[in-house]
Amino acid sequence: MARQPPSSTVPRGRPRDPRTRAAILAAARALLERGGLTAVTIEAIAQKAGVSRPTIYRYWPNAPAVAMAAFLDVTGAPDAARSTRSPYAALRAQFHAVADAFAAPAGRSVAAMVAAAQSETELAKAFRNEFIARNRDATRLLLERCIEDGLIAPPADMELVLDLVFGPLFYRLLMGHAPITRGFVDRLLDTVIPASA
Amino acid sequence: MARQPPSSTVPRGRPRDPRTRAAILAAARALLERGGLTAVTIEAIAQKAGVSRPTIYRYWPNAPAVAMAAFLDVTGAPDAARSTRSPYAALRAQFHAVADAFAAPAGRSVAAMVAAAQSETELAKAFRNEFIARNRDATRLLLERCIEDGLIAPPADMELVLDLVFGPLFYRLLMGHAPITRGFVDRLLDTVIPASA
Amino acid sequence: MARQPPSSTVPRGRPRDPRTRAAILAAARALLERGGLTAVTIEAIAQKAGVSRPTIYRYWPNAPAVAMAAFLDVTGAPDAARSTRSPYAALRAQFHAVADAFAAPAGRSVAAMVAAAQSETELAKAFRNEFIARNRDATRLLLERCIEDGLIAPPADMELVLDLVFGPLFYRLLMGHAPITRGFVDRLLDTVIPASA
Amino acid sequence: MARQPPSSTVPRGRPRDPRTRAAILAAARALLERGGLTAVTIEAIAQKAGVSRPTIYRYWPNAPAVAMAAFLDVTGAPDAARSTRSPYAALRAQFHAVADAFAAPAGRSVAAMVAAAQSETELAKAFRNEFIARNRDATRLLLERCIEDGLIAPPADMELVLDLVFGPLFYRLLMGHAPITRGFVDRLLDTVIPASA
DNA sequence: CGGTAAACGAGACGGTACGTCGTGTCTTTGA
DNA sequence: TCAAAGACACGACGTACCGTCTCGTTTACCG
Repeated sequence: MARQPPSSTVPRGRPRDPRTRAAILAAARALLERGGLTAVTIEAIAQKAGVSRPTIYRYWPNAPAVAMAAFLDVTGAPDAARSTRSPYAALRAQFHAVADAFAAPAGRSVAAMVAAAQSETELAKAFRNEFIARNRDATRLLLERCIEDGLIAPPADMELVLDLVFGPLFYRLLMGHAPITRGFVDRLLDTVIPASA
Repeated sequence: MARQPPSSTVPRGRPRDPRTRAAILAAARALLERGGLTAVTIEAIAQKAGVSRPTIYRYWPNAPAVAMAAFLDVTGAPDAARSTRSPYAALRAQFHAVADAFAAPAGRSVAAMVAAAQSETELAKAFRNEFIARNRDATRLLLERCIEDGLIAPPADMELVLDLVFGPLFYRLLMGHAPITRGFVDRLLDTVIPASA
Repeated sequence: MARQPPSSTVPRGRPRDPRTRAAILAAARALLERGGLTAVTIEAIAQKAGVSRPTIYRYWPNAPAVAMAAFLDVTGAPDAARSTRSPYAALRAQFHAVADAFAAPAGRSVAAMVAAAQSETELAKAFRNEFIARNRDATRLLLERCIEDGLIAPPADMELVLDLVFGPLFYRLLMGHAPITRGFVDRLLDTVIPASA
Repeated sequence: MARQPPSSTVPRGRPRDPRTRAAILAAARALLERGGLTAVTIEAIAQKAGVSRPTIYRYWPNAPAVAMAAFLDVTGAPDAARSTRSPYAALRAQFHAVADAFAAPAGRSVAAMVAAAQSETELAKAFRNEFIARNRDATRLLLERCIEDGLIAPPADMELVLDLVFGPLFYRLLMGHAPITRGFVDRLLDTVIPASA
């Protein structure tokens, strides 16, 4: 089991400056937020971060990949367990937070990353695993606690429930046919996950 | 002697050759289906359609706009009223068709257009009005007939119901975390719009 | 002597509006003076003259041709015979006029036409016959009168003399290494065509 | 710690491949000789030189500038001092060479550059300093030697003499109203700079 | 006086070239 | 070995004119 570090683990030559990576991500994030995906060009990132283009390529293969990294860097998973509250209240709070984020200019970035994930499989996988899966996991956890506590009736198909609560949110975010308000989230949850009794 | 300022309805100059427009859209559609949005370049369209680049710009302002036009050109609204069936059966049939379309390579185009609609307001509006709205309208119509016939219980919020059935479909299409099968559509409809009694 | 007009000489159809030709030439001339030869585009002429592009092509084959026509339209031959003066004084006056013209912004047009005449034989011929030849003819005439009156010694090679007076003028106009002043003209004439006795 | 602002003499980054520049100039020269100025397009140069268009723009701002550079690259100044001969013979030889050059297809290029120099000040300056001035300088030098050796009478205005010998040459080159032969050059020199005694 | 023919404006269309931007790779020097 | 700077080929961009064409409309003449 002892992993044999042949020679590759031994850092040779000039070590990478951690500030370089951070500067690139910060620049990419800024460009992503105003300007959307098309504004995230290697050129612009290099300029803004004070870094040469080849350096960026040493870290990521192309511009969307940097954008995705920048996006995932900030967007942490929701911290599911705010212990004091009831799981049902925590669930509501979590979705209120999502609604707020989607309504804010940051929601623009989410949409951009959805778009980016269409073209390249690698990005799609990253987005799915790092962003989508995390959100679903956090919600699934809370739902299971609700069920344990008898706050909601156990659903026939848990994954379908997750699709039913997240689907409409992304649908509105991406189509923009209607706003994403807390009221909307409330009606959505009341319909899909009604409190039992 | 009074020169009549031509009231804009009078076509002046050489009329446009309808084949030109058709050729451009056909080329764009083909490129969109394999290759996705990034493959739809003015250059490639011009080549494929046997048309000069400036001609394309005479019709549309940029590549995504052509792609959107090509997409909307084929994608007609679902023909809601297959008279013989019950509205509820028609509803199911309609969503089965959507599921089939989304699962087919054409679904790729839908995702691409969602992505395209993120960057430009004009495209977003077109996509919303021509594609999203049409689909919702068709479904809304069928739902109202079902209610009239007492096949389903009248929902508190019709728009929310529409979000609940379309949202998960687009969610799966865009995230790709799970396939869009007829079985999925059935479970979805059974949950959101259960047949009354 | 009675020319038989078969049918081609008889003007059929709507006669050309003389204002059209004039408007085109005026526009071309204006564009030529500021902006030089590159500014004389069919597009710009059409715009400025309020005329359609095909109309211009009905009169001339291409833009430089219009420019040349516009140039030659204004630039009449010098009126050699100002009867009252002595031929020698007339000669001087004529070259002073040329110097003035070359020094003025109109000189810019002359240079432009020299440039234009390089590319196309047709233009070169027109320029040579309409502009160069006329100027040489007028000067040759005056020189011959001077010789008749015994004001100057008869030169061995008249054409060389013409090259010697016109050459340096065009040389300075085109190279711009020195200004074209009346003083320069005077020194030039004094050297090449000194008054006899 | 004080970052030294690189004093421009230190070459940073990848150095330019000298073959690139050479290839561009060679291509431009070839295009210039047959086809004239209008044939010297960036597109054509890139094609012929096996170089990308942006690369050309990295060296020169536009097509005429490349043409001028190509022209000046070959056209070295005449080597005035062929020591063995008398300065007067050298003078004659020099102008015979010019006549030959002007009469050859290369003369076409000279005319083209005169034309090109009309539109842009930068080009005019380059042409004047690199080509016109060099030729005048070489001739002026020989003339001064002739005067020193008492071969010709000292002229009142040296610059005028230079205009008188070069002017007619360019005049004939550009107007094409008469050929540029050695005989013409001889008559020209005999008239303007007669051997004294 | 009505038909015919050309003039003319407007604009479509295939081209060619423009000058620019971004990409991804490579080659230097310097840390 | 990393990092910077910049060279370079490539591909696409959106624009400007070109020269030709197809229309509809207008204006003369001629039978």
